[in-house]
Amino acid sequence: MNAINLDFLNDSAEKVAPRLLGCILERVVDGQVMQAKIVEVEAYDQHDAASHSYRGSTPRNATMFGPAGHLYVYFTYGMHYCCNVVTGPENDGAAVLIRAVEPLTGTDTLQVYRQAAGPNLTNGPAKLCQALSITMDLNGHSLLDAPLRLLPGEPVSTKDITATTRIGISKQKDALLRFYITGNPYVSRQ
DNA sequence: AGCGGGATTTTCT
DNA sequence: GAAAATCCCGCTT
Repeated sequence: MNAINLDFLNDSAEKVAPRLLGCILERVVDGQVMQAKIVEVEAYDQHDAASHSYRGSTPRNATMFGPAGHLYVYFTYGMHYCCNVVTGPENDGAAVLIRAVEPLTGTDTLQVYRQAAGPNLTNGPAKLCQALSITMDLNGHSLLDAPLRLLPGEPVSTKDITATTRIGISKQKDALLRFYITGNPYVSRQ
């Protein structure tokens, strides 16, 4: 039993987001295994003016309207990729943005794709996609399958989770939909 | 430590 | 035409 049971993703993004903290992303490229713990996330859904899904399904955000447990990858600012875990009932247009991870194994492989050391390797949504070699060809990929899987991790106590406002948006600025593991050095901003 | 510009795609006005 | 779920570099305090 390696694969995680992804049933817990079939709930609203706001509820799923804190539950993803502590879970592990396993990425395999050219036989090299990389594992990283999720330490920071943000929730988005269709009723949120800051969400890509706010104005309905488009070719770009179609994955958000697909089944939970798939990966929504988007390209932004002309040079960066960011990845989300799709949540909620199908057609809900909800997802959780992975904002930061902590490398556990295969750090040398991460550094093949992103030349940086310490927290700077994976402490931002575009940084971790670069380090894990995540691009558009993984858009719509199921996290139950290789080469990118979601695995169970050490449970994170709710008292170690901080809920705060999201980063880099101009609408719905006050919503407390960003969650991180308090004190973790890989969090992009405490 | 903090501000500002550049890179350059998808989407909406 | 402009803004966007970002990051990096160079310049100024």
